[in-house]
Amino acid sequence: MTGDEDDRKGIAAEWVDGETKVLEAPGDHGAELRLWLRLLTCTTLVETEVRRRLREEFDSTLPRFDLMAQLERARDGMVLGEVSKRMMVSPGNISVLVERLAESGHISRTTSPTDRRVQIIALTPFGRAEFEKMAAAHADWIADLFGRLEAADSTVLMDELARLKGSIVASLARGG
Amino acid sequence: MTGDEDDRKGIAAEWVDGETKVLEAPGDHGAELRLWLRLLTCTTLVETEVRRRLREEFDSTLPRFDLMAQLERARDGMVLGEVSKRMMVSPGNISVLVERLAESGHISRTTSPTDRRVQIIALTPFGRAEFEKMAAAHADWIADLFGRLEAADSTVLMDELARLKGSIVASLARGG
DNA sequence: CAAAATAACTTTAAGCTTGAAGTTTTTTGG
DNA sequence: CCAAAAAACTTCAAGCTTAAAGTTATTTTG
Repeated sequence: MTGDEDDRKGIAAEWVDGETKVLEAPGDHGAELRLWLRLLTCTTLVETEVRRRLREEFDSTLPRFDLMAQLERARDGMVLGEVSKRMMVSPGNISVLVERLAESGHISRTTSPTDRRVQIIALTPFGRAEFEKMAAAHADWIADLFGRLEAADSTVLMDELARLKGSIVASLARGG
Repeated sequence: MTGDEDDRKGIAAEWVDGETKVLEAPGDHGAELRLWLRLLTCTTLVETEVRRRLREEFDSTLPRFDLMAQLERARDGMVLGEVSKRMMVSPGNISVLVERLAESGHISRTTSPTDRRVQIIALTPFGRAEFEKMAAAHADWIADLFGRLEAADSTVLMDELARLKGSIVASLARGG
């Protein structure tokens, strides 16, 4: 390992520069591909580490943590569909996660009295306590991983990522 | 939707600022958490779109595309373990993907004549043709999604992400 | 009001992913 | 050379994820 290549997730570093450029794609998309690659590499490195620590230190998973994080703010609970939208995952997925988290006692689940189709889920006191431990550790992990970045770089990154998000969202809105 | 919140994957936007700050975490890690959130949002938006299009337009998946991309450069094929390392996924995972891609005729698989433990995999002509179609489309999708970003922003992002990667790798090296 | 449409899940089939355990083959040490 | 260790997968159990189909409840329409 040279330790410096963004060589993963489909687009090998050489590939974007290489002679294998495909006929139907006349434009030079190398810059965008390299940027995407680098973004993906950073995210994957962090995400893999977070998953590993959640498993090793809390015997938990990222989806469970994410779901509990959504509920953390909502003292009165949240409707399942709302959780699904906020987490940007399918309702069926939430259904399964909720089932397991209810089984382990981390969350409670009630049918809405006004609309019997609606499920309201909320953290139990136990679930809240567990989440708070995980959240504190999680914040430390992230601070550690990002800690060698100067404050100025961090600010610039926030700004540039906001612009990137703007580009992505605009493209999705137009193309979708 | 206000269309501007990074409200997903565990750390709701308000949470990082909120009064629920946990006792054991005295440091203010809000900036790092927000940055991580924003990074994750951008990556997820792009990745979800790429997966969707691979499925709809090519009846394929991102892992398959990624594996074929690794093989694309290697005319003489690659050892399974090498593919596993480059893709940063477990050997067991590659084993399954290879099984399916071989079944569908996209790749070939041979036992090394010098070491019978070693499996050598390579794109078939059919697999190569399919990959080239997908790769061209993929490059267009990314160019589209990133296309509203000014060249200057793109340059800055590349640079800042390199620094971020440096921070992450350093932290992993120290902590791991 | 009854039929049709809509909503909010739940279930299912299929695929991805991992860590751990198991198998076969090669290399090492004595 | 032979037993032990290491390598390179493969298999397995468990969990995540989605699209599509199915269920039940509510709202709209004619």
